Amino acid sequence: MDSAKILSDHNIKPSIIRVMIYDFVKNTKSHPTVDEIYTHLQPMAPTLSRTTVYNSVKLFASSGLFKALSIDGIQIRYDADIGHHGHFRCEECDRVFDFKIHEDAESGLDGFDITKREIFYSGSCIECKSKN
Amino acid sequence: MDSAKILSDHNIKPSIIRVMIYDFVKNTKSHPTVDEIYTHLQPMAPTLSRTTVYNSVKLFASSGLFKALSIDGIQIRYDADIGHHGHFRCEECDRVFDFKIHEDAESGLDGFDITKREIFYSGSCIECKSKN
DNA sequence: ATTAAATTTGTAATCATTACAGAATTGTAA
DNA sequence: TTACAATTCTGTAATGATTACAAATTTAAT
Repeated sequence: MDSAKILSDHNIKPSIIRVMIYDFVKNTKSHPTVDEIYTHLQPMAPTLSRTTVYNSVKLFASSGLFKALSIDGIQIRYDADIGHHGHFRCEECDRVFDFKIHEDAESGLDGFDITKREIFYSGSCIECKSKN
Repeated sequence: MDSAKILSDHNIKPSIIRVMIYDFVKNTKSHPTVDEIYTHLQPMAPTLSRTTVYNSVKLFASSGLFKALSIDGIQIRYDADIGHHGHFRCEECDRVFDFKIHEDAESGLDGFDITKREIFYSGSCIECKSKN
């Protein structure tokens, strides 16, 4: 669907920069950080401010368009895939992989209202593991 | 088991302060932050430095005695329970609850070497939910 | 007791993120 | 078009957790 329309549907005015930020995160599988978003878009939008990127991703996250991930515990990453899934970070090649979480994966939260789920594993991916 | 012996068994010299830090985290269910550890121990050890707390918890984590948790994305919390389990943070009362993760909860990581797992949910706990 | 090694401490630096206020842009009505 | 208000964008300064580092202290062994 048209990104501008998606933003509008969430009561966010689809300014050019907002659409650029939304599109980049949506089309980037690595779940970019604010810095990566800024570095990628800055050549196309020379006056872009880091603060604008921070503001936009926060706005998208609070509207449910993005999920905020603290995958490495250093910088927050943003994911336009809202569905329930896990993230695996390879500590050798630094890539991030998505993986599936089964239904009823947990117990002990009966009666709790779960609004946010974050699942983060790390180690060595299959490629890096076979190199060693 | 004796905390000093546990540290020794992991090739960590059991200094008084290290044992105090280890004991406090082990006996505190809330998975304290460095600041909470420091604030709690400082009256008993007036010369304690925050840096020492940082050094010690990092040492314990790298030795496999603690797990580092980025539950709220702001401060790192430390957990002396090494077993695989999840953490739920209630956004109303700010408490952290442990919960069980089933075996084979995920798929898509065949052949990967998983060395660290972090599972973090948030929302409203059963008590806060019933208050509303 | 002396000396070397390890630990502890305190200050200064780092770095991601946020606060904030002014500048620029957009939308609307005459 | 012009004027005006509302929103968005920008840049600098502040915040706050964590780390770097070197000096001070403690520990261990001879």
